[in-house]
Amino acid sequence: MNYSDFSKKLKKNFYTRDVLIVARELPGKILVKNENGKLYAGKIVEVEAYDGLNDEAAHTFLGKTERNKIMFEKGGYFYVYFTYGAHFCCNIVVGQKNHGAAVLLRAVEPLSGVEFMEVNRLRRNAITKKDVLSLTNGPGKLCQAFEINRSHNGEDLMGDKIYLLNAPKIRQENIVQTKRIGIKKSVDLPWRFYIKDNHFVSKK
DNA sequence: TACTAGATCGGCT
DNA sequence: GCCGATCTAGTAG
Repeated sequence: MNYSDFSKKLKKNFYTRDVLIVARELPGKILVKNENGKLYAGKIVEVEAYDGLNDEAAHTFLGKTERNKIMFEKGGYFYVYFTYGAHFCCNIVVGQKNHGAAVLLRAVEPLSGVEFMEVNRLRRNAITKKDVLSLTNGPGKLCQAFEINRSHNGEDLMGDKIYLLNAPKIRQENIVQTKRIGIKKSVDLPWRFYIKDNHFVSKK
């Protein structure tokens, strides 16, 4: 697969739809980052939807701030934030302008640039099967593996540094929908989606 | 395998 | 001043 084939890049109209529609379709798509001569690619296997309108857990629930302002743009941007004094998490901004919604990328399956991911995550080569599985199976982990940090906040996914490639749609019966992980507000919303039986999903 | 606590700092009240 | 869309190491079983 050619991860620089821009003809397969997801277009603006993929991102500007309702957050739950986009979140359900994101698993299976390919996340690509190409910067400083390093190409990273991974299949998205787990995501969570955050919608500022009715979702207390969303960063945009209380309105626009310096940190979350990119989430109020029209869909198709990258939103990266820093949390717990240690980790970055990355999101795909979706929906219409001023809505304030995004989809958190929680896990990917490594496809290209694995040798860089091993160094970024483990400071050495992956030895065991468990080493490989722990490279990108969590939101903080995948950002560390892909070298994603605050400098990538606001990146335009229509550009050539960070973008998503289309891939065959996952059959609906192979998408699992559950409650979200690691939050204390709006805990009952079933807005987490992952690929059934994929080994790189963060939990269950 | 399962649970717990500590790290660590920026965003927001 | 509080706390988080997390991760890891440690302990107990």
